[in-house]
Amino acid sequence: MARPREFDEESALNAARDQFWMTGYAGTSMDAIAAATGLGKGSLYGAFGGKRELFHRVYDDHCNATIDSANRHLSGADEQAFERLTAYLLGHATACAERRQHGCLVAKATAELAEHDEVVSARSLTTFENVQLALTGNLEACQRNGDIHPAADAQQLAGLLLTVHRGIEALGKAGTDESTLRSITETALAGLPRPPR
Amino acid sequence: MARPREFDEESALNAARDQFWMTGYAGTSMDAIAAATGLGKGSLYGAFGGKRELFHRVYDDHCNATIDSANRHLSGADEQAFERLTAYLLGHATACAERRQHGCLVAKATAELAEHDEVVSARSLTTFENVQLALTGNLEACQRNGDIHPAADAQQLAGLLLTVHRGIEALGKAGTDESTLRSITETALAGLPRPPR
DNA sequence: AGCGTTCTTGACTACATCGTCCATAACCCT
DNA sequence: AGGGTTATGGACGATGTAGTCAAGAACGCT
Repeated sequence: MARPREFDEESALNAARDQFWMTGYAGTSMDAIAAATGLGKGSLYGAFGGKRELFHRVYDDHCNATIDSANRHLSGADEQAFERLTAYLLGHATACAERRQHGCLVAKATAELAEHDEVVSARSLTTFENVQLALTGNLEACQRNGDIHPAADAQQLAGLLLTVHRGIEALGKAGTDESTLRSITETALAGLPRPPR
Repeated sequence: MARPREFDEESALNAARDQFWMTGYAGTSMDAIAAATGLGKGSLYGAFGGKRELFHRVYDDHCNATIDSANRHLSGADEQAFERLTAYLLGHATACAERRQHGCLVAKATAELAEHDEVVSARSLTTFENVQLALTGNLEACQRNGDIHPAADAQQLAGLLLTVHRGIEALGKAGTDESTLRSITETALAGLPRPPR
């Protein structure tokens, strides 16, 4: 019927995402994306529309991946729930430090665009809400397993942990070193209400 | 001896800062800054150098103002130290929500530029360190006044509160509502170790 | 008042950038 | 095999952008 695509859509989107991730929305030119993906501009515009639409597509995919990752890391048997929580948060602290300022795309895009782009701010908000939900589920599992005080409000605590998570991200971008980020995370975990014994 | 400046340097810098604050570094053109300040481009370049140098100047001033503000809000008599702490953090939560996504310039600049601009990342880091110092001083005052457990590590707790502060900023930019931001802040404050009685 | 010095204004250059368009290529169905 | 249809690549136009420059304006010192 017609000529098929030559390029792989997913890897093109990944290349575009990495470019936006590195140089931001305003700082990334469509020529740079064309170079990064290897596509001609005709193909780029034909397949994805303009710059804004391409970014929205890329951002949507990335937000979903972020939510999936949180769910994957935080869900499982109650017995290891607390262990998964600490691994998730400490892993993030280490990752923030290791990537040395090449932080999270959600944070970067939100900071740059949320103010002006309703689509981005809405997507960021639901991403945070979903990560918080994953944390809430995990904390409830911790409560069932006796690692967290049963009377504590899991949703409140999840909100706090999400906030710490985003704060670690922000500090990491400024260059705070790994041991500091980890010890802040540990302080946050140590502040969680333990069950009476 | 020579013709004096017609414009007020400080208000020009403020106008430039607001422009960068609104549209980011890459998203702000020198023409936009010329329009915002009312200066011709010749004056702009003559007085401040290029775009990057202007931004560094603006950013430096803003970081100092941020540090000063933290010190002003957090220092004072031991008796009201805890009160000042809660006012500082809750005030920030409210401000984040009220400004509706027009967040903090330090966060925005760090997210956009820290990765590529050594000067910005260094300035961001020292800003965070100084705010943490102000928080540490406040927490030590709280300890002297018996509001915080005397054996607690004030610096660790200050690191956590700074992280929460930055996290609230990030969540606020995505559009999280005021009551949520405030209750997260209250949860963080409630998790501070209280003195034995 | 006259002069040297600095400031101001905005036209100008050189290049970057978004998006379009079209000639050509590749494929599928009949 | 041929034709209809869609993809490709890159030239192109219009506008945006960083930074320069020169002609003139405003001041203070003598």
